[in-house]
Amino acid sequence: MQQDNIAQQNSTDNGNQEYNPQEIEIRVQQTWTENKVFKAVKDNSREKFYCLSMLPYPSGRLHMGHVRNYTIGDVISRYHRMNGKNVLQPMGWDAFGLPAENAAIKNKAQPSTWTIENIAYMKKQLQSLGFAYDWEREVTTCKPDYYKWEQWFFTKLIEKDLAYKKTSAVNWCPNDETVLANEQVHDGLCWRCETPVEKKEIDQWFLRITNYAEELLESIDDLDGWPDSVKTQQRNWIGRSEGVEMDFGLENSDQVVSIYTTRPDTLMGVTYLAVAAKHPIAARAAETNPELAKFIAECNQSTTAEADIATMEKKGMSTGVKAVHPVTGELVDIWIANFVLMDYGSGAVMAVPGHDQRDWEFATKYSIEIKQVIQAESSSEIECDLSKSAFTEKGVLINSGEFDGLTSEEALQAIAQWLEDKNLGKKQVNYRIRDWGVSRQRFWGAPIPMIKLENGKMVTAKEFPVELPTDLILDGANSPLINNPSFQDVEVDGVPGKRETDTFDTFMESSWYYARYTSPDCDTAMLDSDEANYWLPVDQYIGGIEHATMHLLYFRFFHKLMRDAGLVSSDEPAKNLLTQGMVLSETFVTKDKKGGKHYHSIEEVEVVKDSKGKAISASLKSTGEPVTLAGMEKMSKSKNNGVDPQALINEYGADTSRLYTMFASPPEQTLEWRDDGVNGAHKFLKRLWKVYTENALHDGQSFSFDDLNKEQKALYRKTNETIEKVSDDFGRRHSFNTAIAAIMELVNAVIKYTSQSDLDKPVVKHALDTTVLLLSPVVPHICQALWELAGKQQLVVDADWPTCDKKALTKEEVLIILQVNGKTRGKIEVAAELDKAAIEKLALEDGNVKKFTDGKTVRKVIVVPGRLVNIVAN
RNA sequence: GCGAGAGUGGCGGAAUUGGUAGACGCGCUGGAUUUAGGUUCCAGUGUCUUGCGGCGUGAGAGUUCGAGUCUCUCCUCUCGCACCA
Repeated sequence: MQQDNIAQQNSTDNGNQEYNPQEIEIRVQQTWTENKVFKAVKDNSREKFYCLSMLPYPSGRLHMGHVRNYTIGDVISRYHRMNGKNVLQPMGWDAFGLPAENAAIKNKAQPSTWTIENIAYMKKQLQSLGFAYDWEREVTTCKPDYYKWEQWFFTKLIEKDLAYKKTSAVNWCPNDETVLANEQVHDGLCWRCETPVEKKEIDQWFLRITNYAEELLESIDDLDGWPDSVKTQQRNWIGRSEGVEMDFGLENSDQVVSIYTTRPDTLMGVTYLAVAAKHPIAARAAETNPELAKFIAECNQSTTAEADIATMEKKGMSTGVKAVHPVTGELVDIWIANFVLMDYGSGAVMAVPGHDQRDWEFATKYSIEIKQVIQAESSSEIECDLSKSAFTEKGVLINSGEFDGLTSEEALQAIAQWLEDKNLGKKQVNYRIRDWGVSRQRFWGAPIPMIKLENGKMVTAKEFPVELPTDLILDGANSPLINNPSFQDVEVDGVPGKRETDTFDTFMESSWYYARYTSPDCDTAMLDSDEANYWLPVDQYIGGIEHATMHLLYFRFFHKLMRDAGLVSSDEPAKNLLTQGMVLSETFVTKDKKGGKHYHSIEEVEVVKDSKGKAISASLKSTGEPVTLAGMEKMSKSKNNGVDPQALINEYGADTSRLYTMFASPPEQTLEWRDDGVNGAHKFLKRLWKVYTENALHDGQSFSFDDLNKEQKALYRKTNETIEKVSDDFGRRHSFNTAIAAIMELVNAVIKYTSQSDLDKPVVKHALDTTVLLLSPVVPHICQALWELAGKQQLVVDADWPTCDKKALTKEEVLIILQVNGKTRGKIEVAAELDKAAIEKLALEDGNVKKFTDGKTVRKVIVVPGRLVNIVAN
């Protein structure tokens, strides 16, 4: 019998065209552009699908994180489009921010020029990757027609008292006399002049996100399509707690210190109070105590970053002022502690060293009394030893006077009630989340539309945009808006005033861009509500896991603000969220004489690898200086470890880049970038091209399942199993790597398929056409090109998603695994409809099973139909 | 420090509901073909014994007929911590 291996048929009549990605991709992209294939139009008769990827900061070039993020979004978009949805997939630019200022200072140019040039370059890169964006909806946040609505909205929030001004701490460089971002502080020093950074309180604008804390917390339960890890992080970030707010009086004074505690049951264990260095009591005590003043100054020499504060050495000093315990009347010392922050609550805490580990450490360090007031509920539990650590569990009260014998839970209520009755305190729900500070002492941002009049009144701007001048040069650390009369000086109803020179936090722009995409050109309102309510909420949002709390919380908050302003009708901005993992890559570091770190890109470094391909050492190509391999870190500009996707696109084309990115790891996991493997993806596309052009360019005639022989049925079944697997992986699981693996298996099955009869041709073509359709969301260019070669008029992107022929899935025989004591000892093929008893009988008769049960007593047989038999014997 | 994840061959990863650990791919080894062009194809590839079989999913314990998967303790790495975006 003549048996041809299909892959070796090498029929030159059809297969003479080579896979040429560069030529194909440009041509296919032109077809899409010319036919406006991705233009999204509202159509109430069709089900919509809004697929949104987090918009990029225009840093200059795309990085692999972008490629990964946008490929995921594109695959999901194209999948839903082929399933009949009216898909919107927009793209835009988060165009304000700090890097533009740094570049501007360095180049003595304007941030706008740098930003606009970067956008132009990166847009070309995105287009070369073939993403199905409706570019007519492009949004650029630094353009006045965008931020004017943000300014307008802010004034509405002022009117509703949802925005307000208060003082708050910033990082201050006393040498440059400028405010520093946390990123501009390195080891507590200014990154420019290495002066120790201080905290400074300045007036800033805030949004009352705390007013929405309860709703933001409660509606997390409605976010079924969000990952649990993000929801947990948001719950913890909001940090709802129930406790008691109470006052401690000062000795010989009618003044009080207010504190909040979630553990009023430990109230009798209070042996001191701790206040922030900025607390009024601290300031007053320091007036007559120079040592204390020195300590307060020292406390101010730190950054505002919580991680810094939490990890620094806990230090304190007694103020000498005493507070009166509200229950016992005993006097307790008031200490200043460097870890208590004025921005949190009242800036003072009660300390219970017996039952709080941080208080215990502080008390031990400064020899303050440690008092036990809680003990374990039953004697069987581990005894506490307060000389070793605090006892932080709940239990039963002791040494607590009238409250002795109560459990912690009972005491929480009893003591709270006692304080309320005596008017010394009240039950209070508190949140860890703080109001959102939106002021930035920066130039390259949207101006905050507020005006301070000469008469002292603060008023909102009435005309928008309050335009940011684009002809100013940054020449130093501070914003050129300051002391700039042409920007600042303004008259309101005949009263002269000065504009606010602070600009908005860039998280403001990224909190509502998704809504603006629905009506990007609307010049009469922030949003066209008809458009917004058709497209919103976002059906699938995709972005980096690093945004789990801040951006994704502001995004939800802003949606609720817009809802309450009547702009949108939904309660939440996004139904489903996919948080892609970081793209990490190797970081290369050298240190200068001062110990300063310098990061080098992989191009600058020569890496020496061992025989297994593992990097063992490295040196600078230019100087030969040894380089430290600092391990895998998030790709970032500051770490100089970004892998340039452009090189990949130039060499292999967009489809290979897309395929490799999706195949390399599951989307939610971190991706450790390695160049190995890209060629494997390319090889697969070449094989697909070859096998398709050689076997699928004919008109496939229809066939009936019942007429197929065993091999044909097997291939047809495999094709249908792949349809089912890939549909589930794309649509439900978002597991793109396994979907691609399944398609590769199908292609391998076709290549290995041995042709025997005339009926093979259509079955093989069906498998290959299906492959092209299933793969088209990932590698749309090659699939379109093959589709054209097969003579199809319709674009692949408009083709229907293949449906699974359920009839083909039924199997007559199933594989049963035979285990003895949990170890696999054999496999049998049995008829699918066989019952448990019959399977058990067959299992016990199996030769190898007999060998392992020989001389033993069968104690139990577990039969899992369709899967396995486990025989327990000893 | 606090909050959230992750850990499986030489490497990226698969195992969806507790049921054959290592799919798919990279790399490597051997062979064939072509002899230039990221060649292509075939075979092998967890590990120790190199037959039978034993051991294997960061470490240790537990639940179960059966654990990569569930529970507890610990270790390591990654992300976030409010002015990088």
